[in-house]
Amino acid sequence: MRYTFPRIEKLKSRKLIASVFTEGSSHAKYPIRLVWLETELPEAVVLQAAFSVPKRHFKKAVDRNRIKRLMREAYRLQKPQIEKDLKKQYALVFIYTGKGLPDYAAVEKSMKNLLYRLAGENDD
RNA sequence: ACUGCAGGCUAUCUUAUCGUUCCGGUUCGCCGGGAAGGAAAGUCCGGACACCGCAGCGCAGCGUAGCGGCUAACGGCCGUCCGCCGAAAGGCGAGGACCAGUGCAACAGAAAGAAUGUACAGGUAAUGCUGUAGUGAAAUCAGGUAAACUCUACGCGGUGCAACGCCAUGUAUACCGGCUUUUAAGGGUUGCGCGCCCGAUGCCGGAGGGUAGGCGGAUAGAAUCAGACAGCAAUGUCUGGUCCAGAUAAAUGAUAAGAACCCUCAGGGGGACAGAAUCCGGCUUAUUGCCUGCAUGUUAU
Repeated sequence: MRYTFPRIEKLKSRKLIASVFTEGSSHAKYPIRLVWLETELPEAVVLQAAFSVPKRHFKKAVDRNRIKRLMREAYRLQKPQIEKDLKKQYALVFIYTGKGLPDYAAVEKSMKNLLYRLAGENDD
């Protein structure tokens, strides 16, 4: 099993991100909130994901980068576990809602929870 | 050694596993190589580059300010004079002009240039008319003040890479170009004036706005390292070497182990400030560890 996260699996379309927020469903597992939408993606992949850290809570770009990288890493390692069970295409947006800098273990735990809940709801 | 002053360097390293992005190769399995900073920050100055109704003239406005130099340019840097602060090393300075005009001036003083006058002496037809004293930094041919107006010299068009060019999709006439017609209300421009430009309708041609979709711009340069020469220096010239991020919602990472360093209550703990966004030159602010030189006093020898 390959643990990759190439460019085509990144959610980049502004239109899609906007529609995920307006039409999507959401799950929260502190300190991360997942907003997702079943939709058509511009690439032939199962999932496209984006990661966001609000500027309001983290003024320094270094901190925002760090949190995004942790979330991306956790997503990369967990994603193959659920990808094979999904038949349709989904757009995901992960938002960090915590106030302080997390460690990797906390992010991984939260990510795992969110991904399995997503898979459970969409298991055909 | 302590204290102070000035300048400079530095910003942990290695390995393993799993990843991201760019370049080159490829038997399309992969392989090799590059990948944040000294401030990438604040966006405070100065350029390069790009476009805009050529941006022209006058007034106004803004910026700079000893003198000389460096530079693509600067409000930066170097040298130097003067003033102030400091015991010194050294630091700081909106340091051009009040023999152009206008204004302002605490206390003292009759009076600080349009308003008058004390004492003594001299003088006159008469009068502060004259001298001295007195106040003050300055008192009737005055002087001070320009982080007061002002004057002088020099500089300044605007907007910023979400600039700008190309391609795709696609809705509909609000856009552009040319010609025609009318010379005209109105509009545009750097605040104002001049000037300049746009400006009815119809026809022809192109496509405009929006979707921040894709590609270019976009990373080899006022680059960097070494040496020589010129110069007190900033800096410049020449020769040789090097190639050193180019992402686009945004890569440069995650985890683990070890080494060195610092602190230690001997269990262990710690690693600052901070993340490229068109690119350069500065300034300012944040911050780790260290080195060198200098100054004066104290202590030790």
